[in-house]
Amino acid sequence: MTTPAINSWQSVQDEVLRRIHNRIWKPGAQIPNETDLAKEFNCGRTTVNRALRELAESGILERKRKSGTRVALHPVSRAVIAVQIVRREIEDRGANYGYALIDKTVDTPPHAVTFAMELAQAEDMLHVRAVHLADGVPYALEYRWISLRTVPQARDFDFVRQSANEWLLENVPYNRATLSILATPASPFEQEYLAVPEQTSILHVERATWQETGPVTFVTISYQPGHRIISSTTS
Amino acid sequence: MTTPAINSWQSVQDEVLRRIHNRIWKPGAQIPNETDLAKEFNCGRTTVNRALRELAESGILERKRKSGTRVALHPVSRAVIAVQIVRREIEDRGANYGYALIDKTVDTPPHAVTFAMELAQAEDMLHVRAVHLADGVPYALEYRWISLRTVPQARDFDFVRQSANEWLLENVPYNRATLSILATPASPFEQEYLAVPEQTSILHVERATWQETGPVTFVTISYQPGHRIISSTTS
DNA sequence: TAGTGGTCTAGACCACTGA
DNA sequence: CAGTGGTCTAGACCACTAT
Repeated sequence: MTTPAINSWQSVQDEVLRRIHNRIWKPGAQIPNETDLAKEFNCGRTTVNRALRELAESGILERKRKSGTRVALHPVSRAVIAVQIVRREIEDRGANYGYALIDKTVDTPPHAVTFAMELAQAEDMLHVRAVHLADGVPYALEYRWISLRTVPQARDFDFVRQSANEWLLENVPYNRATLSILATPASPFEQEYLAVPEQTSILHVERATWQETGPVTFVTISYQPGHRIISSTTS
Repeated sequence: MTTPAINSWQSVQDEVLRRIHNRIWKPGAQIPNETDLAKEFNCGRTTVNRALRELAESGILERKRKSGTRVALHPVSRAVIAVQIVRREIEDRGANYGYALIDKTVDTPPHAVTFAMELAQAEDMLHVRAVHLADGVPYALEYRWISLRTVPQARDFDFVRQSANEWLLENVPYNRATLSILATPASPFEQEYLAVPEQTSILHVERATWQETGPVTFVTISYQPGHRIISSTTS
């Protein structure tokens, strides 16, 4: 029996996970403190700390000062979704990316958008609608509002060659973001530009971003029917 | 002007983020190496390392040995979704949790399920359907298959008092998991037990888990129309 | 080969919190 | 008050990789 040597934070993590999976340490049970584990594994406490800290961040362990570390009873596992520009998403699938601006206007956003951007009062914003194509076929729709107060320079950009999606990411930093995933029947706009029949079920990703000075943008990306958001789960 | 002192890894991270947001360090540009930053901030290199490592993990920085650290051009932001048992989800909303088993059978799963569980051959599994209620109203449906080869003890559990969702988490560890989010029109099963009309758009979360010895379970949770999955975005 | 990040260590002090 | 995790430091060595 050859046990792999424990000398890196990853091997400590592996050993801890092995003990949890093999129920040597059962859900809800307390595990030894960092100092003792460091002695047992013959490594520094810092190394043990890093291994356990990551497991606590991913919800497998619960840690409290003084009372110690326990195996979580109802682990909240954290699924991680990579949010990137639509062009990359399409290119990562091995398809040719295409983009077409539908329209660009200045208008008053609907109440739901004002609310999502955490504004007390409606104000005129830049409204951009566009379609992203994979191998010439509509892949996703972009329905976007951009705050002209926070991003006045957006008014002069035409969004014909480059999507608002990319232009904003490259040119306008943000501090804080929210993301929300939901399903709705296809709106007339989606029926037309995604070329789908009435009552089709559409997956949406809504995203809003802010700077210190105020809201930057609110966008809904609507995907073709059948689209899946796939996550890599930690540990 | 009182600048907050920089003496913790968090304050280093804040300062780095400030410089990125204020475009002192522009997208694509290289930033000083850890040693220099440690000197500038008058702290240890370990502290700088931790601050930068986390930013790299969240996709804001790109790091390579020898060539150094750059501000990411197209940051892939990582949205984190907390996946927890449905009971907790409902209780966190301040509602009363209710649960009802619909049926429990042994059957051959459809091909899509066999495929999602990465099995070459179909084999009989335990099939459980149940509804989770919030304040007495259907909140989500659970459509689950459990491998009797990997989890033989599931056959004897009745899932009447405790949902398979909770029982599995407390009693059957797993190694690896996948998660997938999609939208479909309501199936007849969903129409009946969620009490929604035909053609309603339903948000699904599909999840499969594995042990060393084989697949554990495959489950689809179907939510009431209007349900949102909300994410906290890192940084 | 040399520069950069990745990690480990021992020791120290602090912050929180249960008894 | 005392036990535990949280963090910082200085120094060291290693791993990767651009040149």
